[in-house]
Amino acid sequence: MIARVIVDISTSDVDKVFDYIIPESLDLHVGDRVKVPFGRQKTEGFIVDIKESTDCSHPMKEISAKLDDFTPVLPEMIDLLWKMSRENNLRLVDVLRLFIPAMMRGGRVREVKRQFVTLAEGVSYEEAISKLKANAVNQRGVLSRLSEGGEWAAVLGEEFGFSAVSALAEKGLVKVEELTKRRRPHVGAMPDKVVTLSDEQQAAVDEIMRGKKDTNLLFGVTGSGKTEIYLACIGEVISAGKTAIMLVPEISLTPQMMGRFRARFGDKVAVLHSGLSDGERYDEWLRLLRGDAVIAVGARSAVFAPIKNVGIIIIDEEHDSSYVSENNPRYVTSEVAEFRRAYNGAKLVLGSATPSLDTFKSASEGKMGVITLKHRINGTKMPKIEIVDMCAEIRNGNNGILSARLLEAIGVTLESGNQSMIFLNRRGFASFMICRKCGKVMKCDDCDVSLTWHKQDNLLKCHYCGRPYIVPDRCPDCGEKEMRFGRVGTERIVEELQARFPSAVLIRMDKDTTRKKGSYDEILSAFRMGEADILVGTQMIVKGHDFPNVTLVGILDADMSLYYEDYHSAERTYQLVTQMSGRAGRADKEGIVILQTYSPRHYIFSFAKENDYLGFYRKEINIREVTNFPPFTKIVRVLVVSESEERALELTKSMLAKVRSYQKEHPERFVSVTGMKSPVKRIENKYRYQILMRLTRKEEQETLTAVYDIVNAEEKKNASVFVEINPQNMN
DNA sequence: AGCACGCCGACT
DNA sequence: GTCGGCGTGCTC
Repeated sequence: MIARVIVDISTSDVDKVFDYIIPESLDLHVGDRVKVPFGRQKTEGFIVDIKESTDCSHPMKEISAKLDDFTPVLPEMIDLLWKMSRENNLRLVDVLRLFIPAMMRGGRVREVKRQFVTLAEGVSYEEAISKLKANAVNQRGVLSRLSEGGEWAAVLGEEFGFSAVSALAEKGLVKVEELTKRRRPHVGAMPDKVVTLSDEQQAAVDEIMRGKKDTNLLFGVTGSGKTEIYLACIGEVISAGKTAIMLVPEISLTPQMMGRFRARFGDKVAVLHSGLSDGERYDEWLRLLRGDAVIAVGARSAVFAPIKNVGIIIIDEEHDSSYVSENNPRYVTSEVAEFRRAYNGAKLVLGSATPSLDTFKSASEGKMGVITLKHRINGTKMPKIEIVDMCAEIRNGNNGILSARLLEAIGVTLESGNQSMIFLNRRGFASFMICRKCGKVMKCDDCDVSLTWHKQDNLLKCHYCGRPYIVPDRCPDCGEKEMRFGRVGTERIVEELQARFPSAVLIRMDKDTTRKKGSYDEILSAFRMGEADILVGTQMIVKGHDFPNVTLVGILDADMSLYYEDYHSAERTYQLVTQMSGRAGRADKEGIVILQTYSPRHYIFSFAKENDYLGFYRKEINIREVTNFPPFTKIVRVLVVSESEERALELTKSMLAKVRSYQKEHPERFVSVTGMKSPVKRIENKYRYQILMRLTRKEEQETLTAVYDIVNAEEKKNASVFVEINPQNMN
């Protein structure tokens, strides 16, 4: 028999299938990892197919060994492999590597052997105790612990001292053996609240499990009890003998979600996320593969969980950008989820209070069902959102970052003994230019996106068409001289607040203060425990935490992301404001959100204020349609990077010509193709050129494949080329 | 990724 | 004369 093998070397010239002879002595299956001779070395590889004969003219070698005592890649995942490599233009190995834990590669798997202590055979507790001296307190302690069953030597040593354990071992009273220890990420299980689902929740569960559509958007505000619905659906699925995948944006941020799952499903749950050590991740993964755990909870990579017979896949906070992997291998979690749903005949649930436009559009076209949750579960009111016009603030002589209204509200909150969260929005690192008086933002005449200031050549440039503009010395609308490129730090806010409220305790949370592992959780739990009055932070304070005593949320520079040179801006800002607002207020305390902006009349804020997602959606989707942006088009960016400018230019030109000639053949598939117009930028001493195109949704996969073919065919010496779909940033 | 083959500069 | 630089090519 012949095995078709993909070798575990990530280079494009080796990224193909190689044929090997399966020796009689080996029992091999599709999906097994093997050791194979390759050139003059040996490499690891994956069997992706087994067949009778080969059309390979090359003399074949034999597979040398089987690497694991299980089959790590399921048949389903082999199908997914072909699809992903084709549609996303990924290397086969790179896709396969997504399917298995990093630890398995390179023969690094080793089970951790730990010493496990029990009472020696035939020795009873009483008997052992009687042989000890009266003052051997620690040894007595050890024995009393062992009378309840065995314990890890490390645990006993910690509590009673290692000498006590070894002394007992020497006397032959206890037995020490080497056992493999399962690394289990410790997650504090919360007591499982026995909850009766509300009528609305029960109806949602029924619709998901037994409704007309296999895919549903679960559309409900923060606090509408989505987690209970997830738990109930998963409960049904596993009692039917199937498995489940629960995806959350970043699980290390949502220990309470994990706690709920552990409480409800105990050992049947496995966690997979970036916060785990390699060993922990491997163990959890293996529990799933072996069927010891049937529910995979985790961040986006958990969508590849090695489980058969998937009954339901849930993507919570579906709109979150972490579901689209930015760097290679690039994939879209929901596309993978849809593949697995179809393969298994499973259910797919997308949950969000602020669905992505893409998802909501599909839903309104009937491609998936929509289940709307109208009520917050414990009757909590939505917080009151106040919009503060920062331009007026300047006109009134306040040049600071904090408005008078916000300062007043912070004061009131402090007095009442509640907590405040101040969120500094600095997404959109690249600075846009804004008039401090009238709020005018410099925009591109052709593209209706805000311009980005380029420090090196002091120009404003459009990141979509590349058109440069001279930096105006005064506002073109009102003539004000004070224009600014926005950017403030959390430090400065903390300083200002501390000066203003000397007795208040402040915590700052941003990249600088969370560099250490674990500091993230430390800060948040300290704040939750009430150890500080005010939490000032960036992006990272937004996501899914319950802070019972927060009644005030301040959002500074809410328009920072609004004018980021990106068509996503409005969508992102709406999601952000809504999510941040969800942090304020509880059942008994009404929350206030104070939102500072230079463009108070932007449509986004009125919709956010009224919590009117639908209104926002209608407005925004309309804009996307008339401006030809996603989801009506697909933006494809071909980025060429090279140390030599000539080389980058040459490559770009060559590919551009080919794309253009393809465009001539299929004009209906393109909205636009703009090449090399984009500004020449140098990053890390490398020149960057790009081809930007917008594809209509007609035959888009075919067009995309054609673009990939053009890129792949190109000789790429001394340069690298990246293809990005709907890129999140365009640096 | 490795590892060999291959064709031009400074060394005992 | 040889040792060795790393450019390019191949691996079932």
